[in-house]
Amino acid sequence: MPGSADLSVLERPVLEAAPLLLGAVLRHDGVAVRITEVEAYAGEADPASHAGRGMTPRSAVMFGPAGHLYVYLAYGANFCANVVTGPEGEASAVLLRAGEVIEGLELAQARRGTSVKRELARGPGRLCSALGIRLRDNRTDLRVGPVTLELGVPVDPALVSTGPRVGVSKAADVPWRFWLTGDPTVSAYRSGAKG
DNA sequence: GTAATGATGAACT
DNA sequence: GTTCATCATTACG
Repeated sequence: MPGSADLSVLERPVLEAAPLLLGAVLRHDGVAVRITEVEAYAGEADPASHAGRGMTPRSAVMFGPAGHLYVYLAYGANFCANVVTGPEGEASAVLLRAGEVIEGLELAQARRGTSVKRELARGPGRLCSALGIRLRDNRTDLRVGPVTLELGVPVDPALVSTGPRVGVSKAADVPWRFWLTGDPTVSAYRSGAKG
């Protein structure tokens, strides 16, 4: 049955689900992006996660079923999109950090104000900007839309690199960032360490 | 009610 | 390499 999105694979533990999102296609409002970089946020036990201090109105969606979208506003100006993973009750999610625009190129260029293709979705805020994802898209069921996710054939693990997460000041040592090795759309690393 | 804090991006030296 | 705009969310009174 084509078109009937099966996201049940995302119910597995977040560190297994995260690399499966590499190569997946996220669509919204005329633009499609192939995901090239993600980060795992592993539930209430992860101090860097928004769910790390228990359930709040904002983090509640992370406690829900897999395959939903979690959108938040970072630093007052940039939206970031996550895919909720794991079984219901486990507050894990995968941050979509970067991707390559594969459809709706002109629309994405207009939204981003640049024509440099590899910069269109290079970074979580830019990715949301290119796709037109906003706070109102929080909690979207990715099987239904308006934001949708299509999982393809899992990429070869040999093509995937791992490393520490970007911009986090806690649990900065765990290699829970996954990206396609050598892909030009992968964002730059920035340490979250304070001093 | 007030204040501190960022899972960033853009601009600048 | 560094600085800073900007506001939803959270913690606290």
